[in-house]
Amino acid sequence: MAKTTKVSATNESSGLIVHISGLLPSLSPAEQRVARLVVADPADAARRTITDLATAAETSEATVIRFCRSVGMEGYPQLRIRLAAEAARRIEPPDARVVGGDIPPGADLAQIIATIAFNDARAVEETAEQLDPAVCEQVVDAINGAGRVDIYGAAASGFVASDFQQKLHRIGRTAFAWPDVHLALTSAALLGKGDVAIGISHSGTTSDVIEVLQQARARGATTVALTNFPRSPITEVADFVLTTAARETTYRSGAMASRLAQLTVVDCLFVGVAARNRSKARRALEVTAEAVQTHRVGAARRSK
Amino acid sequence: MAKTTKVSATNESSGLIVHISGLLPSLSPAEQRVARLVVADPADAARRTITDLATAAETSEATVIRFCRSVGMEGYPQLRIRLAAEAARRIEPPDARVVGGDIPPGADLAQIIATIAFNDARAVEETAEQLDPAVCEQVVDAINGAGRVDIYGAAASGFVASDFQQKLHRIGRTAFAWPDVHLALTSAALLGKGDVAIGISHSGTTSDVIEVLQQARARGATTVALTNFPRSPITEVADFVLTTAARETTYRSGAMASRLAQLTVVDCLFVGVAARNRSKARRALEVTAEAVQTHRVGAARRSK
DNA sequence: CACCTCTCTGAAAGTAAGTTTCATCCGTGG
DNA sequence: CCACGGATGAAACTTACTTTCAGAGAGGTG
Repeated sequence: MAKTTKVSATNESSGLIVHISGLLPSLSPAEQRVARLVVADPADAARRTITDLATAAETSEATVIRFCRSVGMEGYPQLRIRLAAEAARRIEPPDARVVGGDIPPGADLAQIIATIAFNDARAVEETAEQLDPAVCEQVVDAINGAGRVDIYGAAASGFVASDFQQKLHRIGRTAFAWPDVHLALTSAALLGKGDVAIGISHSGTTSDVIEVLQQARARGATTVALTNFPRSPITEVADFVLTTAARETTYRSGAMASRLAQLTVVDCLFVGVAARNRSKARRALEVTAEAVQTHRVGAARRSK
Repeated sequence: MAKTTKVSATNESSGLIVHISGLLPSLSPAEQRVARLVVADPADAARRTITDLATAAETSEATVIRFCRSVGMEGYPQLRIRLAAEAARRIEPPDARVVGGDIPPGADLAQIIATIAFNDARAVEETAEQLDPAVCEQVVDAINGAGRVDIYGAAASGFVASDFQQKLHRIGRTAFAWPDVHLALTSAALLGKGDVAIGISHSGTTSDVIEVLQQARARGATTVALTNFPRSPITEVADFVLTTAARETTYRSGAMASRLAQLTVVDCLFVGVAARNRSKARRALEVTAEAVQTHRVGAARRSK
């Protein structure tokens, strides 16, 4: 064979800029001028049109095309998007934030937002990682087979409890959320075998919730604890323990990240239950969605 | 002053894909087809030519251009390189999961957990990315200087409203959450200049919330909307618009990820307000923490 | 119910960007 | 001095992108 195919050793899928600087000496003078511009500021090059870049390199469009081919690209548009992609990757992910750390006194809102979001997202991810699907499965089964589901939580965890209650209700399950200890105790006393009681407490030390869960257990109900601390008192009165993984910042009394982690767990259980009776759940959701339809106004505005 | 400057929280400089999903409902049908393709696989879209993309979306090139303009780009090439850049920055979504997609019928719990956590975490992160600190700042200032803060939300958003109310209350701010329309309207009627009304609605179309916000505005209160859709009706009655960035999965009626995103925004505002009066807020938190201390049992068990 | 208006839409015309072709230039070696 | 061959840009050409315009259809109005 007379033809010689040139094969580049550089992996095409990444490091285009490195590749180009490697090839630089082997390029013709005019192409080198183009290459230098590209290497110097890939993001800027990506923004330019071919004519623009050619002018900047004091050469013609034809040379730019030749340059594209020389570095293994099909054409200029291809080069452009590769450059844009590489330039974007180059920018480093947001600076190191202290995980679970405090928010510094002088922090501006942008920092606050970044810190909170970072910790919130981490809490959600880490919670999911350490959640045991087998335990979830058992909890889902228990809820699925339950005649009634009671959910207890105080303060912030109370909202999570209500959220879960409302979700289960929407797919046609009998569920109650009791933010009040006395009502909760009364309700727990009426639970029996096959029923499920879920206690939510970030610290795992909220005596009201523990007490109620204990009561429910005594009546034969299956008890589930949702807490951030796997060895906290609440776990002693629970058949199943689900843990969140939130590392709180200073204003932790509000237990900000833990709420999100709790909600994530709630969502998982909810979808788990719904998935057990897919069609029935879907129908129930549609019906409830329709029910509020008249309380919605027209769709979003179109742009003018 | 008759002039009301509306400030939206969508930050143009990053998170284009998030931005697009937020605008999705406000786009025309043909543009929506394009948007969906783009959101589903930005990297792939970046590789396509305009004709190609138009064909794939079963529309004309003209519509694609209109779509580019609708989302704030100058033209198609600009969109292309932005998409390429974003796709590159984005960490590979763990392949098995469709971002914002449905949960497959046969999914086991482990998959469900992974999918939910992934989408939840993404919603939080993307929400933070596109939140405009300047708008947050103004909202924080408004809350900080308010005589009273009213927070409105229905159903799931109602829990978020209550959560926010409770948080503000804990740092000594007068805040109310009204899940009931009539009580809410009554309360809104009593608001005045300097007061703040916050309406929370994922879809931005909940007529109850809109109505109440409008009432509050008519009374001279500063109005704030928290929604996922920057062009939804609720934004028309709000002085400040804060947007979340959740792409919901099928069981979206529950608006799972959006709740978390809303809570993240709430947390940011809360910490922002608390930071304004750091020592006072800290003292208030300590006092309230002490108040529930007797309702806590001993610390976590040591390892056995 | 006819009429109007307004938005959405794609066809087609128009413009700009990218690509190919080709003649020229210039250095090199016979 | 004359081939020869690579490098280069002008110009022709093709493809991609953008604008314009008229028709379709939804929704409102007298």
